[in-house]
Amino acid sequence: MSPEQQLELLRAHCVDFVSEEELLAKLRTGRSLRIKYGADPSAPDLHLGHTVPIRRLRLFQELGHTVVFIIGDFTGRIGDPSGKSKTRPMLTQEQVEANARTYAAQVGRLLDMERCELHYNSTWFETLGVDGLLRLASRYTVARMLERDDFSLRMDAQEPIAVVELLYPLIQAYDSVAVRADVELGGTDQLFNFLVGRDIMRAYDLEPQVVMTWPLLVGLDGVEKMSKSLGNYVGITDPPTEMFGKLMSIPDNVMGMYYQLLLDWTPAQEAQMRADIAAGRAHPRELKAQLAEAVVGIYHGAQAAQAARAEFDRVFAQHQLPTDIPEVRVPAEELNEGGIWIVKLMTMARLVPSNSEGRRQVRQKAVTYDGELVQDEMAQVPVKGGEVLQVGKRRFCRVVVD
RNA sequence: GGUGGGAUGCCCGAGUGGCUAAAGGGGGCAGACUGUAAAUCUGCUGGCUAGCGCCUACCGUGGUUCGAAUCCACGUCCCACCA
Repeated sequence: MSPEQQLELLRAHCVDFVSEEELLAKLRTGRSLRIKYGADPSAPDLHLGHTVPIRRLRLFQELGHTVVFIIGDFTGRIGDPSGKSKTRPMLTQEQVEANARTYAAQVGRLLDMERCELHYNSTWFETLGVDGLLRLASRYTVARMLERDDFSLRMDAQEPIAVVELLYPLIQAYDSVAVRADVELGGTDQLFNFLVGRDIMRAYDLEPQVVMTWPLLVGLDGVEKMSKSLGNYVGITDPPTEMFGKLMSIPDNVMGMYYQLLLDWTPAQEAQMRADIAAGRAHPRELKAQLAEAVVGIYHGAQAAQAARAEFDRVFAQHQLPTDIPEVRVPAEELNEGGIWIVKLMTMARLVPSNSEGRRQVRQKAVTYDGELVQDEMAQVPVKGGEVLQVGKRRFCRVVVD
């Protein structure tokens, strides 16, 4: 494929691109480019937000380039700033290693590991030494570092900034030096760090990397970026039904973004969809279900995706019981004349965290037992085995006598 | 190094001696409604308890007081300005 054609494919949905000309020049050399992606091992589980740049990596691979996947184990050990502008705890060696393994395994679902170099940045930082680090730090100024949005906001908000956090972009930049990156890509929140990478590479007499960023996928709440700590995420290892349900809960107005970033729809397709909805030619619910089915299909296969959709309809549209219900085992000695306190049953099944919460749920008419609404928080319910206990719309379990 | 400000429930934030399990907002949960776990409206939102009630809680440790999130002392941490 010609360099121009490659460029055209690669820049889809790209936000920051420094610069197209430089990438084109690199592509024209005809060699396999080294595409750097840095991963933070403090949160090992990948969610759909991560997959946006990772899918771009995959595209680079398909065009014959090499992914250089760096696990920031060294960085993880010294702690680092998170998107929420809070200092993360430093991780132990063991935690970092365990997380790194998880990461590598999950990435394997999306990338061609044959065309992927996996590196741990401790490899080069352990030998760099204090003098090497100081030399690195001497090539950048505090004023420029504080230009970063995250830092200036925190200064204004009177929040603490640890000195290591100022070092963090430098360390990430040095990764680019160590692996001789041609391109670094990631979310738009990384733009500053990537640009520091360019400066540092120049300082080490290397050709600066090309920088590309993509939008951060918004989370299930439709407002904040998708993140595990905000609890608004869809993990790529989530079971199909859970994935489907979570995707069905996104607000209508972010569907377009999901279609574009997760399924590579063009802006034109997305605009068409909006027009169809506005004109009443298409139903948002149906489009969302298609989105959910397609995304689940990527990670679990088409068959599982179909099943997840059917299950969702059964439970939420037709209000029937899900096919798989967890069981709660009730030891026979807990029974009092063949019955048990409803609240106790709920806590045993771990459908609620405390008795108080259980009582609250009963008062709120959220609890049904064997199909009947439980009205009295002190109710004793008969247990023969096989009854279904339901709390709210989504929490079920089947009672089994042990 | 000096001066001043601050630390409250999951988060933000009000509260300056009893009426405070502690306003308000966010988040979460539930109910109604619906096109879904969307949107909207309403309610609930520390634990134990049949119930009276009890326990735990406002950075930490002591103290003052009949009584302290609120006052005092010391400590820890954070911020700002000055140097």
